[in-house]
Amino acid sequence: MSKCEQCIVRQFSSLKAFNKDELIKIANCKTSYTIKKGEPLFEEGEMVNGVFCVKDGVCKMTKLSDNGKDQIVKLAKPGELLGQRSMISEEAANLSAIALEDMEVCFIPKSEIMQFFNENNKFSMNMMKAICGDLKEADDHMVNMAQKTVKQRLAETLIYLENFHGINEDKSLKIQLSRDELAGMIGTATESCIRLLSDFKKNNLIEIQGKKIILLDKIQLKKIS
Amino acid sequence: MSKCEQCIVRQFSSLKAFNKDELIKIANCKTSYTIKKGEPLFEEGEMVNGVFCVKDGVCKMTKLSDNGKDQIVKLAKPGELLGQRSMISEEAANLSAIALEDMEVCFIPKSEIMQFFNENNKFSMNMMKAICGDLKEADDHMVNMAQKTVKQRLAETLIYLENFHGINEDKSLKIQLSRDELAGMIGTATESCIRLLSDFKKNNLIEIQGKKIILLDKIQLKKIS
DNA sequence: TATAAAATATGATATTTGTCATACTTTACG
DNA sequence: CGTAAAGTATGACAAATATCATATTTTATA
Repeated sequence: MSKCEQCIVRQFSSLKAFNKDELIKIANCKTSYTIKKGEPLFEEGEMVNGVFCVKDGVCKMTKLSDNGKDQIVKLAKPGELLGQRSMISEEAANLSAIALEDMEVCFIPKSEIMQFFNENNKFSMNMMKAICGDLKEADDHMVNMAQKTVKQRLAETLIYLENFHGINEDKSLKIQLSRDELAGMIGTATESCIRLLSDFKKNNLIEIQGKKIILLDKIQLKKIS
Repeated sequence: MSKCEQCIVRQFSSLKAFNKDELIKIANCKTSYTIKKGEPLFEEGEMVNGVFCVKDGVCKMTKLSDNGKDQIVKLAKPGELLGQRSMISEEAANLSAIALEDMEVCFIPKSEIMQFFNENNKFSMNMMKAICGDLKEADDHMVNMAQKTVKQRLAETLIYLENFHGINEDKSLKIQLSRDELAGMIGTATESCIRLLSDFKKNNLIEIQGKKIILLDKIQLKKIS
């Protein structure tokens, strides 16, 4: 069992509110998992009963829409806590969390979290702020989905992927999504997504090598979005 | 200054956690407002520094999209608290709140709320749950916007308006939105909204008399959505 | 009440997007 | 290594939606 105290990603989540003693307490009740690419941490409809702390790897948070397509609602990266909302609402998960890469995560049971809610005000405030941040993003995202064209959404998503998830040495986006997943992120048909990518490529806005995507003209992409 | 103790709508919000003494304390620091139809409680970008408690009347929470159209993100009715998110995030409001009818609201300053966060655990938990509920709704809404057609969204919205905001004696929707507002709710052009309403009317799914809308065939509408 | 302004309605048309078919390319794996 | 399966790409077409023009109705208000 590894020590939470030495875990760097804790600094990026609500858990940064904890002192040495509290961290030891958490380390003693948490369980660590390795999740292989493509596997779920949890799925829509499941009771989670705790929160997952992402230590390494990125996952997609998806929801199956009525028409049978998976919509990617959000991407979660190291440092984020998952399952907070359903834990607090005492409901089944509203979203599925599926690993996009091999992941390392820790699970902290609900009982533990709830206890800290009462004892550590900074912690509960942190978690509230995190959820409020998610809410703001969700509202903004909703407006974009409702008001922007598919082309605008694709441009915006590409910029988001570069800004929030970074690039490799060759400047390609670190996060590699299949065309299908990218389509699920912007909310369109896979073919439309592919067509628009080809379009962007033709106009020298991006470069494509298989799954690798390099943004060549962020200014123009920004303008489109 | 009216007593919060005697205010019925408090039962429907996080404020239900308060006892007599706490309610008196709030009553002493709150300010009451009357907001005329069409006027804002607050607008996107403003610092709110407290929460509004809706005592009477309904308002729309909107966000101006990049293309210049107002998207209605949510409707708020009596019993709801507004401005919680920006207060907790310590940010400017992300949405505007505009009265759809004459409203009565009370404003409780941030300092007061924050104090209760520390003192009354049930209250802070209630507020957390409320925000979590908003987050779930926002995620679901987002998926609908991304995946459903305008027709599906209109059908769904009409049913939502009947189920969550009720009908008059003549069975018409209590909430009367202009075509423009309805379009802003489902995320489409006003003309498209009008056309689809005419369509629904032709197929005897709804009846229209000016701004009044009566749902005639909820089963079919549900099927469409 | 008269008049202008705003809201609603509808047609014509252009644009966007989805669907289906099909071909090509990459990947997984026996 | 070869083969099937999955993923990517593109054309052809249909459907959905936006836009622009214009007419009609309702509302506000002088």
